[in-house]
Amino acid sequence: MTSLLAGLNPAQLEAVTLPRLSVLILAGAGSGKTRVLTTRIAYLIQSGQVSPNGILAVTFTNKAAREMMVRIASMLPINTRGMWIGTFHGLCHRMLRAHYQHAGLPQTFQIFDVSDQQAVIKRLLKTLAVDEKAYPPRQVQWFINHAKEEGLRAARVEVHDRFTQTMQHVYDAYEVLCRREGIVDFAELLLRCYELLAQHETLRNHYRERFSHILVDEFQDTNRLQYQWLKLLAGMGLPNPAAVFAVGDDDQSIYAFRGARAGNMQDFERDFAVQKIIKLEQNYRSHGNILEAANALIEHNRGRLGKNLWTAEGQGEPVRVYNAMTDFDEAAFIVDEVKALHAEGVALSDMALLYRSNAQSRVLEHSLFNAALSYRVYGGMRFYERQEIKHALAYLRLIAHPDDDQALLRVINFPPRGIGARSLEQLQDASRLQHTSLWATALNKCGGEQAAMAEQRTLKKGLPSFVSLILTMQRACADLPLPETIRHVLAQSGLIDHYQAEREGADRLENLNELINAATSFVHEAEDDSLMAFLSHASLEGGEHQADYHQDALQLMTVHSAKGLEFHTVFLSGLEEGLFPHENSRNEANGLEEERRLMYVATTRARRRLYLSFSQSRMLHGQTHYNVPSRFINEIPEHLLKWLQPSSKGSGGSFRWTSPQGEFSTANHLTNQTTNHSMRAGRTPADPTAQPYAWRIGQTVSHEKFGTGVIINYEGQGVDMRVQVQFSRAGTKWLLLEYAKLTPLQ
DNA sequence: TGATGCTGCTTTTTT
DNA sequence: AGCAGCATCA
Repeated sequence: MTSLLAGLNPAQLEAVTLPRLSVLILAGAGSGKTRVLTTRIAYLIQSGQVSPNGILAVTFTNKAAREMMVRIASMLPINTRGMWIGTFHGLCHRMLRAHYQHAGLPQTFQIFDVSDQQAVIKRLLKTLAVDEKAYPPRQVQWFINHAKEEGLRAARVEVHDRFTQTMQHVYDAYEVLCRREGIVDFAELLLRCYELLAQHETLRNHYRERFSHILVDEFQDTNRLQYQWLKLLAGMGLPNPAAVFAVGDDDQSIYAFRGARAGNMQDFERDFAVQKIIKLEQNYRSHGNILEAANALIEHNRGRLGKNLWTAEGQGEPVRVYNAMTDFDEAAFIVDEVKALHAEGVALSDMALLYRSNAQSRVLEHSLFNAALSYRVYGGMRFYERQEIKHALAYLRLIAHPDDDQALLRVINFPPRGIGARSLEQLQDASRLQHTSLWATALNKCGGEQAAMAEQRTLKKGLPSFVSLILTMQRACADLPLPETIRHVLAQSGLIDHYQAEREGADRLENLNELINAATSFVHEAEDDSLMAFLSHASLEGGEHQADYHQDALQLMTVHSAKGLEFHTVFLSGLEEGLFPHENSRNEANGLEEERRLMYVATTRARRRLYLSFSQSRMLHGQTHYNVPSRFINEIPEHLLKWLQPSSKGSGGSFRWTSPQGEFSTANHLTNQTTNHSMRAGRTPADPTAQPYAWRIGQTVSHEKFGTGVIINYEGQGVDMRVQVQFSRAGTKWLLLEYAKLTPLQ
């Protein structure tokens, strides 16, 4: 026991050893959150308060769940495999499989990922003759998922107008279709499980009694439905509720856009009669200056639960700020610094380039490539999302559950076997009339004679050959182990032949091989090694983003995907108004605060060194934008920053300016600025709407005599300040701001 | 059925 | 600018 608790700080120790009550743990970035969570579980088990069966721990990502299992296994001599540790979706899935009858699902129900769902919706819109222009599939998908996350079935959706009426109609039809085809989408996993517990008292009581301790990671990311699910499972308000150990950080809530409600933390406090809130504020990750910067920044947000990170270590280095001329220039700067740090011994993989939006990676990648620095970009296509894998899985799905129309449509003519649009349409019409699945219809159509002929290879093409193919596969694979099944399917379906014939099919073939490997390790690791289980696994776990992560490579990713990670050095690029905070966040409720939390997350990723950079101009959507530095830079106290001057060496010819100012004003104009931060060195005003007085590079202006133009440079201070303006008609002029009577436009 | 060209979109993302 | 998805043509 002592060894388990050794090395915990007082707050951590208190959290780990709390009595059996619901508590809220406010765990700051880098405060040892996962350690507390796992040690708590180990402590509860080791002290005999609960058996491993009595614990349910829920996370958001498979990665987090896996890490939790590994760490618990390292602390206790128990097998964590059977424990209820998993993602919301994974645990719900487990319950639904166990009680599929009560949940009203076929035993072979399939899980659809986002792209499957999208395809189903498109198909549906076509059958319902709904205009895809007026009702974009994406939006329909959002509507349905959003409704489900609010716990609303189609019948209970509020209808205000024609639009919502159609949406509701589509949602309703979607539900019918899913029921008929035995499809469960991600949101459905949660909603169906919630309903299962809500409607079956015996089951509910069973789980209530079983799980005396429920632990929730990243509580600030829970949505309404997840919160309700937890309440139900914990038996809140009943005589003997489970103790819920909720760990979260309201300052790191960055997923409101997808339904996360940080407000669940406050609700939790009230609903679960929380008597104890423990704050984990000691940070074991970053040096002082970085933490101070993060603290100062997040203080600009309102309604926080309140938390201040501190470290027992030193102040460390100042936060470096770089003002680039162009996005190109910014990338060049980062490359130089990365090279220097790498030469000093910092591993490339211990450095990260973070950005707000994926589009920004292009320029960075370009420069890194030219500099021959190896890098890895996170995000993008995942393993089980690749088309060749999806095709293979569709065949496997048909073996397990042939009534899966979506799977059938995907591969009925892939590889091409002469089933064109017309025969497909015939099939679909027939299936609609008979109210049966496409497979049943097809089977009906080519029963007996034709299929027999096809099986004897008399028919090499057309529907009968497809039907016989699937039938043969089903028979052949009945007794094969999973990897062999896949090998068989890949060969018999013609996928291998098809990609072999394709000029650039080598990668795809490799991935298909990888699928067999994945199945092999799945069979070794999973309790249930059936085909069904493997298909669920593939849906619930998208697989790695990219392979070869052993290589020492620089890490490129969005700030969102950096959450939970840490690096020796972090480069945060594109710190410009409109980009970070993002333009679109202006129209969103509390959008700016979420952006600030995002910035907070980014800042707290760095252990030793943090770079913030912004650029005067940037290519975006094919157009050059002139942006003002992000207000977030201003929100960090000056004494923590070190402004780096652009060097004049290198990149010959490109002109750079010597002042670290992104925006400039004449002295008397500066007095209009409101916050003290914006006064210093004439940097960005905190409020960019104070435009009339705050000139900037890229500003469109109008002049009495010369017409309209754009400010492209400036020099001097106060009354001597001159700006260079490029007029559309009159050419380029230097003008004294004091006398020129320029009017800002836009 | 495949190749080619056009249109439209473009914050963030896990399951 | 760059890309994906779609429609049209050979």
